[in-house]
Amino acid sequence: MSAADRPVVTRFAPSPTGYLHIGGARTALFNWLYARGRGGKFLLRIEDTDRERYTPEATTAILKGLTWLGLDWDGEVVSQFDRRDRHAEVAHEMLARGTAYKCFSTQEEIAAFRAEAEARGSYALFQSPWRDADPATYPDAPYVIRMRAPRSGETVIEDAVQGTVRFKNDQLDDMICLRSDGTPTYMLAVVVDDHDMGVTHVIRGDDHLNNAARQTMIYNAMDWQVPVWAHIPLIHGPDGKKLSKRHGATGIEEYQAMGYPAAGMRNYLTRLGWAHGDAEIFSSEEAMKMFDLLGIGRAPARLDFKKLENTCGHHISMTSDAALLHELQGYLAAAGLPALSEAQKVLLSQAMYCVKDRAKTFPELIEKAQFALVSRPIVADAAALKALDAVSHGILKSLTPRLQNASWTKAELELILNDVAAENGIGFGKLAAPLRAALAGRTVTPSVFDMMLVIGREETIARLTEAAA
RNA sequence: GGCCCGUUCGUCUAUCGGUUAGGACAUCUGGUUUUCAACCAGGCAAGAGGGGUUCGACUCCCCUACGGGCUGCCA
Repeated sequence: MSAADRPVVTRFAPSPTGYLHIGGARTALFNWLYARGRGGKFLLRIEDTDRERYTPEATTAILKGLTWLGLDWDGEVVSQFDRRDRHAEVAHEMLARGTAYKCFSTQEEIAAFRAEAEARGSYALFQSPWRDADPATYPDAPYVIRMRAPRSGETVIEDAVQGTVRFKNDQLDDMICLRSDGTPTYMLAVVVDDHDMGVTHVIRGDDHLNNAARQTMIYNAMDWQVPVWAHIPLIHGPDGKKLSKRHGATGIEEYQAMGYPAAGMRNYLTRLGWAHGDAEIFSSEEAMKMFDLLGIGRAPARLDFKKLENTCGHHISMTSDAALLHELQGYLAAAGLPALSEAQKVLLSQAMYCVKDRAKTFPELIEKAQFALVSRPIVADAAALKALDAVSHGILKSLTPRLQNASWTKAELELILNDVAAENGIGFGKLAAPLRAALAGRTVTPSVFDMMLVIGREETIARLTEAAA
């Protein structure tokens, strides 16, 4: 049974660098989608073998990022560092099998070898003199365990995204599996962990494509089943260059702080470098059904904030009012903004229906809902001030008594306002401007009827009266 | 230097030898409207370059250019 036929197990294996990179987030998303869409498992492993760089906070940041994105993993988070004994055990088993050997060459010797090769203008791979040495000649000195890699023939990778990729074995050296201090190298640790965790599909950045060949050698050395490889292209910045700090937001938490909804983020990231016909806007459930490895593109994709915003706009209008209110509070916290008061929560949920169709991000949503959140006195901006001239003062004054006894429905309000406009010989548009100014202190707002409905009769009359004074 | 990967509208992409090269975002024009957003109609816009193979190439092969990755006792 090949790896492709086993129940799907995918994994995301970031190294803890301090935050969840947007590219890593997409890799995690692809793994999650693939597993979830097939009733499989999605595992999480932290590649924390480099103790010099490791901090617990870095792991926390990754978990937080994944959680925010809604990517839930199965089982406990695996620490690669915690499994170092097992890695060493496998290295020694390779030794016993003869697929690895002890190498006593010092780092100085290796450096000298490279320097010499470079001086000759060549770039020869290091060839350990200990590969075929007689154990009787072993010195009493520290050693590393190296893979006894085949020197002829080729190693073939069947990649679900990149196709068949062939590597000449003489291009691959005897990689170190266990360091002289007994700790595993990345190359060994990944293979051992993926095997032990039962990973069937390795979906990761294509910066690992070359590594797949070396890792295949380790699988073979242990007679383990090679997983299905899927090396996906990295994400680039808007200028086509590798995404880096200078492009702005690289960490997923920055996107949360900018107010993008997680569902929109998932949708956008899924479509970035993957396609399924003309499907553009979809839920994660739909994405799980559609997602496959064949739809992944082979070229690096660029981040496009306009499209991100557009996608997020669709999702905000698709989300329920309650869910939006909840997620919006998470945004406020992430952005370091003051939390909503209980009264504001009520007002916001009442206003939600008329603002969510016109917002692409949470800050925009709040901005559009300002009319409901502010309290009197309403401060008018320059444009609003202009709309509130002497003539409109009079109209506003004549309007308030008629609102006093009106039934507070859109239909009746519409009737009254159109009436008033007609009486004053102006179009409704001309009346709407000062109404907006009085009600919201600005001229760009949701519909005047919606605003009146949301804030209620008393508040409406109070604001109109205040503005006309 | 060696090895490996990539290259369709400005951007994300569809096409899996035969299409007026399709969709989405962006942009432009018009319409609708109560401002904005939304919405509707329409426009602009693409196969890196050069060789092959083929009756026929965006699609298959080779070369070049450009971009990226690996080449660590980093991951």
